Amino acid sequence: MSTQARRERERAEREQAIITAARDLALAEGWDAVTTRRLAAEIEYSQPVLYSHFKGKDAIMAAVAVEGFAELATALVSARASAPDPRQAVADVATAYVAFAQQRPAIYDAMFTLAVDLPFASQDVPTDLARGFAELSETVRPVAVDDDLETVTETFWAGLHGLVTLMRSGRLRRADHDRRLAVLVDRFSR
Amino acid sequence: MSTQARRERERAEREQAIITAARDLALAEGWDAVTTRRLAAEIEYSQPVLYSHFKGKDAIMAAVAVEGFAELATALVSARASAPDPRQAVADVATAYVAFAQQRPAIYDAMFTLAVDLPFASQDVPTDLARGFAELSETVRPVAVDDDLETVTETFWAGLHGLVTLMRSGRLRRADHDRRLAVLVDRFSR
DNA sequence: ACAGGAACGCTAGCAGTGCTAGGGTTGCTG
DNA sequence: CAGCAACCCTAGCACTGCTAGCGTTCCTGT
Repeated sequence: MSTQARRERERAEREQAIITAARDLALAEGWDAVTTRRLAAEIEYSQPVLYSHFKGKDAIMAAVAVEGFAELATALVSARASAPDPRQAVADVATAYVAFAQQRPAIYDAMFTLAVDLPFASQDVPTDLARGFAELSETVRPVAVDDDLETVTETFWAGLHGLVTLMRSGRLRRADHDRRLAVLVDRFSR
Repeated sequence: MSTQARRERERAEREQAIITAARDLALAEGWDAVTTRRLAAEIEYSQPVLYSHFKGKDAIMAAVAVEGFAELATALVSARASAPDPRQAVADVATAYVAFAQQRPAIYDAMFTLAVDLPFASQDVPTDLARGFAELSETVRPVAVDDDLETVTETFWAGLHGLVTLMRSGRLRRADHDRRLAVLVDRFSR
């Protein structure tokens, strides 16, 4: 009974170690550097151990993405909470969103670019993703009275996501980043 | 002299065959299905021939992307030209952009999601990419009097790109696609 | 017309990928 | 303490992008 509890705990710790190793490696050297062999070496176990925790490499990336959704949601909540007024909240939340994506590009990729269908198969992703979306929604609510809230939120979100991804692929002039963000915020908070 | 001309022509034809094969295969089965071996089989040559035309698989994808930029630019030009008035032009160009991305998802990926840095190293990509961007710019110009034109264009483009990519990864409700597009157009053509 | 040479495309193979089958070794259980 | 079950590792598969080296073919200059 007690030994079984310890085993389960150790197993959970090892699973977390895998996720953390994948996350750190991806942040440091990009997802291409995250191979199952390197991951196994990092946690000091053999490759097949990974597959006793996750269905495959995609599932590991999905797990990293799940953590990312939670982090993003928290960042958005904090940004809105500390904003002086609803209009400024839109700008602050937008800045927080973009900052998250720029500081953790690999994780943002796992969340939105890669691992397309896996997250939605899982159960807890919708929770944290919904938390983030809800926060965006509440931020936009005061300034989007005429249009449907969910639709406006989705469109605003798409604007942020587009700025982030086009920036990252070098399609936009790096210097004018703040001005573009200001334009987006302005168009959605008039 | 003549035989050399024929050889160069045949070589150019084979190069185009590689690009076309990659494009068709990517459209039909996605980029994962585009392997150098399958590509070689498709053009009825051996693998190493590919490397006498392109530096690697990435370069082949980049070549497909280049064709994509030209197509997209043409589609946008046509959409704007047939619009009755400047305000409707914004909506029509936006629709054309999204339609292009949805009808050729693999090519859109090659243009914007994958092959991050390669296109900009080449010479002719900026040309066709700039054509498309200029068309977007001219479309937005009449309705963006107060803000800096290039900044507004980039931001509008980011909105379109975000809608396309989030849609494709299943993050947005498929049904409300037109409403989101309408919101975006409205916010940028007031 | 013919020998010499160079361009050309093939076969075979390398290092690395994600993933899996099978067997031992370990450590818990009755 | 014997027996069993859980566990994890070694070895290997099929596949990837890419390359070295050879053999053939075809054009060239005499």
